[in-house]
Amino acid sequence: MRLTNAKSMKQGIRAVAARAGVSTASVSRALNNPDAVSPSLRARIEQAIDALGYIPHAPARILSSRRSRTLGAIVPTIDNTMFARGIASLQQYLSSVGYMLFLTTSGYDLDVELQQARNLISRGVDGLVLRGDCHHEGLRKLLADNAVPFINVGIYQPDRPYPCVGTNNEAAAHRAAAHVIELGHSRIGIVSALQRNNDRASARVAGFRRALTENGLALPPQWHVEVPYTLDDAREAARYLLNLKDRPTAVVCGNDVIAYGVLLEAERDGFSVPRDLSVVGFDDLDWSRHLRPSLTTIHVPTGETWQRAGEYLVRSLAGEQTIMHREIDFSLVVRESTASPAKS
Amino acid sequence: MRLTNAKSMKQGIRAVAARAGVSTASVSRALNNPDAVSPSLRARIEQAIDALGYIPHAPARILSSRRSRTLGAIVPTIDNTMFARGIASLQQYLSSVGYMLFLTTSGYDLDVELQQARNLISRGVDGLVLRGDCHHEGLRKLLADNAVPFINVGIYQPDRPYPCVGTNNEAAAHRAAAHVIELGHSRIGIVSALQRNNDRASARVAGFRRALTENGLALPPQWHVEVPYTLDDAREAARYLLNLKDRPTAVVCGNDVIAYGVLLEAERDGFSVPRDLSVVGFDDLDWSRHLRPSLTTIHVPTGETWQRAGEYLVRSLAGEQTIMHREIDFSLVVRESTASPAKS
DNA sequence: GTCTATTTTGTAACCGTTTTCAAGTGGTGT
DNA sequence: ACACCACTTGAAAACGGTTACAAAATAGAC
Repeated sequence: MRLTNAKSMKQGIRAVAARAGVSTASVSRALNNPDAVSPSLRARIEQAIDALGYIPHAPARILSSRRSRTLGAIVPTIDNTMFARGIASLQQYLSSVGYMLFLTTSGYDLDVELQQARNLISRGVDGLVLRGDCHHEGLRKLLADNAVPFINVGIYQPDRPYPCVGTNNEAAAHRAAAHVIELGHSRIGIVSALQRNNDRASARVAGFRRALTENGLALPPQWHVEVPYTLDDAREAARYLLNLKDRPTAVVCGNDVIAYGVLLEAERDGFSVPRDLSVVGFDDLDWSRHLRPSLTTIHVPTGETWQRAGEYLVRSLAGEQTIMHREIDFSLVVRESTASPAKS
Repeated sequence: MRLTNAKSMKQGIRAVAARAGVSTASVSRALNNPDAVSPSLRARIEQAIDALGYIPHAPARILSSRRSRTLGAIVPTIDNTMFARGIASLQQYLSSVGYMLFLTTSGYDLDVELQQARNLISRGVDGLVLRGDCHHEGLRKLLADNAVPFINVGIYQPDRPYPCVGTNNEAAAHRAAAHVIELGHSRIGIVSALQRNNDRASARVAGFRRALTENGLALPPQWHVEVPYTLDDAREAARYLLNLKDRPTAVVCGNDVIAYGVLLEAERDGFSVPRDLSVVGFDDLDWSRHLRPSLTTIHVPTGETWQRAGEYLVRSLAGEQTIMHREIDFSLVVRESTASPAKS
């Protein structure tokens, strides 16, 4: 039943060519590189195109041209304001330059991440946006074997041989801890995200610790607790911390959501923030300024970060020279949740 | 330079076939329908596949088979907990049945939505998940012309000829308003999302109004205000409402984010919730139970809704018979933000 | 007006799969 | 033995574009 009537195909570039009375090559050119075809032809072709309601078939195009104008992104979860914002920015930027985004999630599982990468590569993505630099061993090999450009986003590691764009989490965390130290606190607890397979979380913890050490402050083991990424877990951690006979007067948190949990639980247990407890977050989500008390936190320009990641890939795909390691500035935003400790 | 050495291609199904000493047809079969090939061959092929690290080329596969095992979804924005949750569920379900998801955003703009649909169809998606039933005129034609199955999610309209899955927003909103009426309120304000191009928002407003009307309550024009989807806008609306000389004792909101804004602003202005003002939300986001006072709201099983949408498409693509209109139950969750009005 | 350099256009091979169709293989019932 | 079947396998034609290459047309220079 596959009679290739050569000129009649119901649709497709050949139908357009037939209707416009030109060759398929010209139609293709009119589509991909309009300047390469004379205005008269172009007009005829364009007219044929929308007379037929022709929609180019991307897979065929990809197959033939070996390039998809599509990037892939793998994030731990989309269900997280941080990532949602980042992805939104990235997507917006990409669509402004004619690219598309294939988004997948790994659920913080490196094996799944690898699997998704394979999936995306199979899909023909031109490049990959990854979160952090903590990946499965096979992932680097996969990327190298298939010559897929990629970038690690959300971290800044100028010493590593991989492209990245993001804030220096260690330094930012250091700044956060320094803030409460400057306020006079010496009993400082840490509630961080799970560090396993999460270089961002670990970098932040490292920054917190360095600030403490530099100032000669001790961190009793029970003052550092790690929690998964939910409000409930953070609240539970806070409850534990606040019920210690010997409790901290300030808590620095691995991210804003954790800080919200600490804040909520502290108030629920009758502690007043910042009078009885200072709390510092990290990320500066929308909620942080609305909350009462509003949250002192590290502002991270998530949107910019992800957009830059897109820019990097798009530009290097275009053959332009680009900087491999880009640092995004953070800033400390002081709000109501921190104050000097009550004199004991 | 294109010498097709017929057997040697660096990679691709032909390389696998050559290495395993079989035809490309067999490799293809081993991949798509393992039972159709003898165990011995299958073993040889599989061994060749991972010896070569072969990754099938999806675009070629799509081109040839005219089916992509990929669905497209167009949401107004990803930067919104509701959609993020829905998408996450949908994606998880799809990946569990071997499908992928192409996600795009329209920014509440029908033209952009149409454009994105064209984009997705060009990409070869097998089906489309849309939000609501308020679309560009050309979209229906586009879908029909290209025979692309789709489903409208987040609404329930059994009377329309299009597949949909979601809660009955009108009924749910009615329930929400009925709740405050039952509590004894008679001065009830509405803060809704923008109704333009948003059938979900309008249905909710309709439900609120019906409840008021049925109970003989008036809705002075200044008691109904529409706001965009941000906390700041919601707070501003609340400020306006609370500063009226003649203000409502209860406010029903178009969604939880709006309710948060009202809650925050009310407290900031010295009103106590629920003593001075009752507030009802809609959606039951995570925050609603953590907030103080916690928010009375309509619980909507977002994850289930989107998963069902995926199920519908996957099943109808598989040729199975499926119900076109599926209603998802909502429930009223009564928390701390509502109470009987203070006796005047 | 001729000749060359440049720009437009067309022809057809190719991108990496799937799938139709026919051919080969081995087992069964008679 | 023979015909008949069910099951595996392979050869080759699509799928719908892009693009290398060649041919044709146009422009510019003398």
